[in-house]
Amino acid sequence: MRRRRSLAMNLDAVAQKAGVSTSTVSRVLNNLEVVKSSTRSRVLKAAEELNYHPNLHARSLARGKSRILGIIVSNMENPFFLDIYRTLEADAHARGHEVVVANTDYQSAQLVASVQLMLGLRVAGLAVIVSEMEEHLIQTVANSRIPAAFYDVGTPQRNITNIRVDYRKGIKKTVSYLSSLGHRRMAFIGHHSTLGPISERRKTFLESVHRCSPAAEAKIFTAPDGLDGGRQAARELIESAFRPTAILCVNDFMAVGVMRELREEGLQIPRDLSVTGFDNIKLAEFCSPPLTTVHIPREQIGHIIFDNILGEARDHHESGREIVIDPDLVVRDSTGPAKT
Amino acid sequence: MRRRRSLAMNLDAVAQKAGVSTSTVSRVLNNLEVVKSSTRSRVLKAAEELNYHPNLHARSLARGKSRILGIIVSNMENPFFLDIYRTLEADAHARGHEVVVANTDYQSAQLVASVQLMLGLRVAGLAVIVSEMEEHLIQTVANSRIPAAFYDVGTPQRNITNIRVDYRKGIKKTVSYLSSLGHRRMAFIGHHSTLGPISERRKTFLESVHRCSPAAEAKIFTAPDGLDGGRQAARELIESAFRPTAILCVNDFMAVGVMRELREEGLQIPRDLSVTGFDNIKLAEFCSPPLTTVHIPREQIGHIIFDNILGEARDHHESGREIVIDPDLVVRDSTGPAKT
DNA sequence: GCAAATTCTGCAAACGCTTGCAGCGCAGAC
DNA sequence: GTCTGCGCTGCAAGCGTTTGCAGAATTTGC
Repeated sequence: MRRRRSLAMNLDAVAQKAGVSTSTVSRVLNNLEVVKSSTRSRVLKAAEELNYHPNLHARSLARGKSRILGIIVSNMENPFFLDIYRTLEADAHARGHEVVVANTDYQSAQLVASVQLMLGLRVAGLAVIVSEMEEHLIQTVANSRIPAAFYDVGTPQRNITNIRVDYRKGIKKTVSYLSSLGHRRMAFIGHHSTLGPISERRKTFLESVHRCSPAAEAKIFTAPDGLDGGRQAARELIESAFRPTAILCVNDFMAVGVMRELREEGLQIPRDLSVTGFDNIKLAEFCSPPLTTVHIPREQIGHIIFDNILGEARDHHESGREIVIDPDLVVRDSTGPAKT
Repeated sequence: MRRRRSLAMNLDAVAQKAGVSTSTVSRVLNNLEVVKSSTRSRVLKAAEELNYHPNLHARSLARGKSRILGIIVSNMENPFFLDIYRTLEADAHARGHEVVVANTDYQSAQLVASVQLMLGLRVAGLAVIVSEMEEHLIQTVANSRIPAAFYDVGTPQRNITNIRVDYRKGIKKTVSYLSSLGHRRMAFIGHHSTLGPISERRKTFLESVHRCSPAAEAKIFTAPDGLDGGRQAARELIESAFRPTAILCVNDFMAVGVMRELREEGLQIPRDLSVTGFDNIKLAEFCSPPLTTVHIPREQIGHIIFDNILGEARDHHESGREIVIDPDLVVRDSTGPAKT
């Protein structure tokens, strides 16, 4: 069957031009040090002149594996993800891997598509950093036998490593710190992910408040993730009857939105109201006032993930394992004594 | 030559299990409506049970083309890029394309690698959003015949569309606005990209200042891109002998860093000092005080790029073209009359 | 100067998929 | 009963690489 000859250059063209076989060209391009150097340079010259770029699809097909690290995140916009992503990318490049990212935008259809894509690409390793994931999908990844790491979702098994942050502790530390400042009415602002870690944070929040001071009041507000969402939640809070002296936000990004709205309302932070975030993104340090938040070591998490799927840790233990991270409270200027 | 049989499922396995040929399986999976429905469901069942995922490398190899949209950006961290990226991604998904992003981190070696990757992947279209690019590399892309769009770099040619923002106008608008507020000593804070658009902004800045008020003083400071860089540049500025009444920043991100440092120094914005940004990222509206900046319509840019490489615009004119965007000044609260 | 050892190079199969073409089975027409 | 037509399915080539193996070219040893 004769198909139209692709315009794109291929090994044959280079081989012909250099007067050698495709195998030789292949060996030159893969730096196999068995080719005579005169041949070698002839081939390189030909490749150069023809503007040849190896077809990576053909290559990974022939090799039977790729050197691609797949990353799935639910919201690239959030610097939290971005930081993990950057570490991962740096590690990957350092070890000669390519990186492919897929963004799910919190939509489960997109998550399915992303997983399909990664499995279809036969990635060498997969990092999944999303806020929720159906058990079924997790199993799909597990069955694929591709070394994977999940952040805050699922449970460890054969090829899957799990990284969890102990939100409970983070929230507890925050609440007890606020408590010690005299706060007795606190609000929690979360976003619309109802499953997984987020809801854990909410639940823990309520428990912690009640434990620290049984008489304290607590209430939860919800809005979409992001700056706008934070603002919107603050709006709702202001319009509600609840008058907290402190607001805990599910992440720093939302906290910035919250502070913006409070400022607009003429409220001073922390004089009138304390605000805390979660994650300790760079911005937390740069906003006004600098945000008290819970530090999550994103670089460390990135390294751990890489090590467990493509790095050295992978070699030591074949079966997946769980790694729990213990976060710390970072006190800055957005929190102060409760207004009496 | 017998190679180790891959663990991964393939068409053959599914075909065997369903008792049909691989061609039939392929047709089912590609939704070619020629397969008898009883066969069809048998195949689907088999694929499901075997947890089969088509090998995308083999697929694009066989098809001779991919449906991948490649995107290269120099700094994912900057919301400016992120916004374009998101629009592009949405458009791509809407038309059934996959997306692959590569991040260059402002490093030219990474840029080369990214271009190699994209060409190797035989992407269907390529969007390049970086702050500088060697002519040689641009030619490589041009020679590849892959429909591409460059943002703010290079010149249009056969398969390449060019999108430019008229920085000159943006800067002029900003400077003349500040001038009208009485500012006569202005500083410009840029980052380390010395070529291309950035340096255009710097040059234009100097020209504009001198045109608006010939007696005015202008000075330029430089630091790495990002929040920290802004802060660092502000630090230098403060320590220098130059005492501007207004600071223009090359982008909003750096402006936020600048404002942070000024605040720390006890300076009030805009009472003591006016600050402007560039891009009008979301954050500009949420920082304190909200930032006066130049709006660049990133969604529009994203759509234009997509249309020109994979969308309808592509069909109309085969040769590349140049599109210039005219930015507008957005006045918020970070600017005010010059301190006398 | 010749055989043996050592480089180097080419052949051809395999990777997993798509797809033009041919062929099978079966319905209806004659 | 034969023929035509049609709906489905299978065959096999081809996409651009990699790579084990064997053979060609070159060097070495004596």
